[in-house]
Amino acid sequence: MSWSDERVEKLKKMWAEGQSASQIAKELGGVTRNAVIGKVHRLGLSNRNGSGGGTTTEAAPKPKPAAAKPRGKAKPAAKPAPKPEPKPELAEEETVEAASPPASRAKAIIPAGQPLPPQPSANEIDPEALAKVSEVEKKAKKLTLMELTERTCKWPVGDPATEDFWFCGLPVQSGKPYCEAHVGVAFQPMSSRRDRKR
DNA sequence: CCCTGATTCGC
DNA sequence: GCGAATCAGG
Repeated sequence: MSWSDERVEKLKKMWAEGQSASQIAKELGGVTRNAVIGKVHRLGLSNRNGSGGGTTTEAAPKPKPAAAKPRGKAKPAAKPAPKPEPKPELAEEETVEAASPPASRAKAIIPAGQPLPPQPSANEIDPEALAKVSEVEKKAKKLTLMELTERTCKWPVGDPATEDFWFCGLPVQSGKPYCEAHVGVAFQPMSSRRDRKR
């Protein structure tokens, strides 16, 4: 697979959007995240500037490794990466979708034994965190219970007794059960609310 | 462990 | 130019 114009453009777009290299690679298909990163560098847009400090890679002083890497490794044939290219179309979602009124109130069909995390009761949670959550929920993958894996955000959204109930499903940050945004509202140290000074 | 981007260097 | 291997960090 080569870098056609379209693929490069998509790469640029996604990179500009702040998507991670691995996400871009998955989206494009047929390439690894390394390929994406390599291309990004070659295109000279390695630096994601714009607004807000990039939290990811800090501007680390890279003096000079000096020592050459022991690159005597035998390099076997590169993996062809057999990907059938599953390409789900991404619908453009710009405008805010009107919240559909929960007309139907089904009986509580809550799967028993589901550890529901403390829902943000709009209590004393950082407005910033809340904003981030609602922002993120638009992009949520809306997974069902069975689709959850160890690496998908298990934050439930909506009313379990309603049709529109799903799990966030975004990639979790680390070993945590939620994505970054949801971790933000889920694991708020008591100290931050009691003694919140800012 | 999972992830992220950055860099090197054989191809 | 490409990208796997590696590095470096969270």
